[in-house]
Amino acid sequence: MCSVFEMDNYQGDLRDILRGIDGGHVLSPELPPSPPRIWPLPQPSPSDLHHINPFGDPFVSMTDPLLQELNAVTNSGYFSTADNNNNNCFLVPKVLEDDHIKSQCSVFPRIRISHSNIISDSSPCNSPAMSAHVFAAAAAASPRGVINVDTNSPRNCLLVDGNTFSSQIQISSPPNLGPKRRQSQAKKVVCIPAPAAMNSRSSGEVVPSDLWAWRKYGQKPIKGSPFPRGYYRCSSSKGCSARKQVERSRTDPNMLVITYTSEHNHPWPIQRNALAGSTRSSSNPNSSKSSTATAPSNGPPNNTHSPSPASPSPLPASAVKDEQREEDMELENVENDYDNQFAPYRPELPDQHQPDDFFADLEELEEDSLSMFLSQGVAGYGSNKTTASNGISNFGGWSGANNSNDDRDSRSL
DNA sequence: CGTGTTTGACCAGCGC
DNA sequence: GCGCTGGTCAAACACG
Repeated sequence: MCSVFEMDNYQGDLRDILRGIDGGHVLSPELPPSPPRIWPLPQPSPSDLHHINPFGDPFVSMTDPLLQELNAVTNSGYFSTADNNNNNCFLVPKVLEDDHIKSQCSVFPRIRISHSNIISDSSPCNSPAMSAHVFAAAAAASPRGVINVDTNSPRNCLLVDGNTFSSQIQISSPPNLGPKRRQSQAKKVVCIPAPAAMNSRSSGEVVPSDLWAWRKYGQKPIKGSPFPRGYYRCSSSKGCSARKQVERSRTDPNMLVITYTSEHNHPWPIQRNALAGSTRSSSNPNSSKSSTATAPSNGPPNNTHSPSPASPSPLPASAVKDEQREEDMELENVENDYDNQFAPYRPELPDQHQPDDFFADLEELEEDSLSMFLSQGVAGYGSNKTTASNGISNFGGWSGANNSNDDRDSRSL
């Protein structure tokens, strides 16, 4: 069985995506090779850059960092990326038919987890590596792709090919976000389990990090939904028009619906800027402001990651370490863990050439994401997770407004 | 000082 | 035209 993140692009064509993929790498289309990537990842040859990523996402345009990450992970033993032929796992963007998101997952119910044990083996691909994080990132990266987690595969790897896999988790672009406004814009909707529990921070809402730096510029209560919607703008680059909206699924509060709009007009954030934010997120639980933000994406400049509380990572990797814990984890516990374990956390992945931040994220992703969403979405999970060492995964800054906090929701924004 | 969050106000699209 | 709703702006504030 597999879980799949599917992302449709109502606007796009599957081919576009596929074209960009070469041998397991997502090639970047039109994005100019521009700013050299900092991380020592393989760079796409000029010839590879033919296709454009609707969102201008570096993920796609360049060798997708995400993919790279995955690869890295693979290399590190978490899971492999490759093409179908080899039975290896790899990410490949896929375009799906339009789903009526609304009909499926409360708001945009796109995540479906059919099996309880997505990750059960100890095989490298298992999961701790995959995380919602990753998915989110992937989604962010490739607007039109589908990310599949193939639990069927020998290794329960993350796949990107949609064919045979039953979709478990889907990331898609809403055919129509609503009759109103900005429909014309390309949007990508990602549904992921919301680690609400994990982030019990003031606001309680968690926002998965997708490696980009986001700045929250607004929040509004949405009619029909008890949960407010947060509006974020890419802060990695001043001119970047990329935006995303984060809200909880009306029907399933455990699901987080993230809608990406516009594209990044810049390469991956080399350095997570957001210094301020990152810091802010600081672990100061008390800080009145929940820096919810997606800070996750921007981690603190400080090295590897500091999961800034501000961007309260939904869950410290360490927290996740223990499967058991994961299951049992209660909000409070989580917080405690978070606070306690966070600091100590260090990435264990080989950092050789990898940019610190990048890997930091990666690690975080690996460890948390999956486990997290598995724990929530998947029933059987937990059985085997290799313990992820201690990674903390910040889902990104989960910001937020949590259900309760919505007092302000009533307010205008 | 730079960056992020909060939040009231404003604007625009849609239905009546 | 009016009201509702969603999306954005921008001032105030917080943090390192």
